[in-house]
Amino acid sequence: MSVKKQSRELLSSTNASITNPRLIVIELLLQQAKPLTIEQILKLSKGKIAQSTLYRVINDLTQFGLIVEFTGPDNTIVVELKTNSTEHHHHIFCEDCGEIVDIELDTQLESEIEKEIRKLEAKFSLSIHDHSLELYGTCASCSKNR
Amino acid sequence: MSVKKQSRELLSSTNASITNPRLIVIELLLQQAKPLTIEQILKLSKGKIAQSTLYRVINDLTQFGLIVEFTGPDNTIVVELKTNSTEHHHHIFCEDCGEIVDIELDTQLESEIEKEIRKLEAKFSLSIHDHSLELYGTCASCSKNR
DNA sequence: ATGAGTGCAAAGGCTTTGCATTAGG
DNA sequence: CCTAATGCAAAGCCTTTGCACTCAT
Repeated sequence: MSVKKQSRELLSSTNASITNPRLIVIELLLQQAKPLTIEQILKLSKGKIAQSTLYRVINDLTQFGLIVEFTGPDNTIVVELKTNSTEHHHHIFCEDCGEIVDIELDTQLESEIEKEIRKLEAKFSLSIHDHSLELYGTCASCSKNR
Repeated sequence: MSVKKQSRELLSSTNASITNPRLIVIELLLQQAKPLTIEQILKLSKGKIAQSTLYRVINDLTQFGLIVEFTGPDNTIVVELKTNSTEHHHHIFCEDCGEIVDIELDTQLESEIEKEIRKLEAKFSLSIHDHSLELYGTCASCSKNR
């Protein structure tokens, strides 16, 4: 299915109005298939979205449950499509080019982490709702270009 | 040993000049024994450090290798003392009160994570220099006060 | 038609910078 | 002493907000 159509469907699945800025953001996330920063989205959308609108769209899409927001290193807002497949978002941040890559952890490790979290909850009587493993390093292409 | 003395020793161990703002920041981190945000440090230092100085001090101490900086949720700069004991900093962020707590992971889990990282490096031919597991939830005291 | 969504420009908050002053070694 | 570090105020970013206009339904 085309990215345009897919984007429209995702947006339709919520009760939100279907507007261009919203479609564009989802399209970009689908096309790029990786988390994007505000800056990247603005660049990629080449003037088709006003900055202020972008911030509002990101807010809206987050509320609609279509994307998730998080903070990258150097305090940048990063957004990515919320896929039902992976509930936890783990990322690799390239320290050279700033690219962010999604990773899926080995299921066994994931459950080890879950187990440890349950232990921590019991030990300190707190409750953990979410977790994220973040890796910092050099991505494949930057490693090559050295 | 007193916090004041300990702070002075830490700073002396680098070749940096020993100034009041620097000492105060280290003292606070020692006293509080947990990561602190800029805001918290400013509050705790009650006007004894100018904001601009604090940013510079944090930068300096990071360069001297005495503290590490990272970004909390809601884009806040957080700093914590760099202890030789734990090379990886894992944290729990309380979604209610904003408190940040340091946690140490089970060594076995830590080595599982390491193993997985080595696998990822091989699989995608990239290199990971650091990692951090971040937990989001409700801290003990906030859980209680509900 | 009418309220939600948008764009522009201005305001806001946090962080950095310039410069004169202070203080550390 | 003499340079590094500090404090203050101004400048710079990124993000949010106000308001008039446009567009989706």
